[in-house]
Amino acid sequence: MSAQIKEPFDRKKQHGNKRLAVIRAAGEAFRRRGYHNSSMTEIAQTLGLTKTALYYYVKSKEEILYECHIMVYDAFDECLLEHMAAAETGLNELSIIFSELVKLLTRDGLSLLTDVSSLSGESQKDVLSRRGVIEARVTNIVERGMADGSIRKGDAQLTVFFFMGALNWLNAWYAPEGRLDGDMIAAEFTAQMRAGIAG
Amino acid sequence: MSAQIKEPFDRKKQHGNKRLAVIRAAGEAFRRRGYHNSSMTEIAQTLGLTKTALYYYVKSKEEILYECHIMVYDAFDECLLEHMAAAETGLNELSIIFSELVKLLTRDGLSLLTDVSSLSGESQKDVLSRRGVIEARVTNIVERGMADGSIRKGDAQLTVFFFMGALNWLNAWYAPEGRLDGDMIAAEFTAQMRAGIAG
DNA sequence: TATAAATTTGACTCAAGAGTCTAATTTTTG
DNA sequence: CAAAAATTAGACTCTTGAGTCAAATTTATA
Repeated sequence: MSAQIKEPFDRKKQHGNKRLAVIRAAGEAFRRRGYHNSSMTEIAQTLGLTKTALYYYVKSKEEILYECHIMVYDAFDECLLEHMAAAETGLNELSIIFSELVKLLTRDGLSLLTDVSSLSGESQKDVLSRRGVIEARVTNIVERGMADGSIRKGDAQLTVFFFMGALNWLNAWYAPEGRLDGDMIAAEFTAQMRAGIAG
Repeated sequence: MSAQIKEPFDRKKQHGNKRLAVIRAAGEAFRRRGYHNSSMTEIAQTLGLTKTALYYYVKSKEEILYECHIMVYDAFDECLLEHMAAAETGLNELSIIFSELVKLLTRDGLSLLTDVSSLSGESQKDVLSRRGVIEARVTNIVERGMADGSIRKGDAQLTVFFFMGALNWLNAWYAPEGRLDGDMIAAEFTAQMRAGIAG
């Protein structure tokens, strides 16, 4: 009887999990070789599947790209919500958040993709708007820091662009098996970001 | 008689100029919509030409992408050569160079593309090696700065990755007609970079 | 003006890859 | 076990866009 409820739930859950695995694998491929240099067939093979199987989990290749973007921004949002207003000064708040974001991006294959142009219409608008909202929130923190004196005065947006570049550039060089591990990168990056803007 | 020498020279020169215009226009398209979202036909139309005309100037689309990359790195090299060892401390030298690089990237449509994966074999190796050499040179300057005490000690490569991100991210947001002009960006970015690493 | 070189065009070929169809197989549930 | 749902596979279609070709036109040179 509990089965009547649990079973279909488990099915959906499994389906969801597999779908997630597909998106993850695709995201990793996109990050390494780029969206257009990764074919659905190749992505499927990575997972030991055939192309058609992929289409059982996703509607289109573009949907995968969309989900990849959204997934990261969801994680970003969560991170912001969790760590916002946890510190006294704007500078401290920003430091915590920045550090967490670096850790996020060096963990479990979440990566900030840059190919937004390959999304069409609504999706593209969506993603850009999500990015915009996040940037705006971060910019607010910076402005708060400028107000409370913890951050040197200047163009807040420009300040944000600078260190957001560091996050986005991570994709280009970071290798999970490389010399530098996530925590170390987070620590050094945060120190550099902090010193760069401290008031 | 002087014509016998000048004429063919002028022809080649004109051909070269047009070729350059093609690469510039394509580079701009690549920067805005990405390599794979820019068709040769569209690029040609931008210049008021037809596709075949393009192939009179370049061998292939990939060659254009290659040239775009090389062109920027040539400019980078020139910038490095011109401004290296012009300052006493590593920090000062780096500041000058960084500022010049920002100005370079906000000038005449030179932009740092990220799509290296769409280059095949040799070209890709070439471009990555060029990038590597430049990064290595910058890293050397940072190490010199760490040695002379002008730059805070730490992992030099990581330090470089951080602010190189700012340069690469420029493409994503910089708009020539926007609120922020090149000189202003260069000034603020350099200040932020400098404060971030000063010893 | 005549010949050769430079430059352009529109119509074509061709390959890659996204997405679909049909049918087979496996798993779940009553 | 039987019926329904979930999942997979291989062969197919169709579009997009890179690159080519043969011929036309323009420009330079003798």
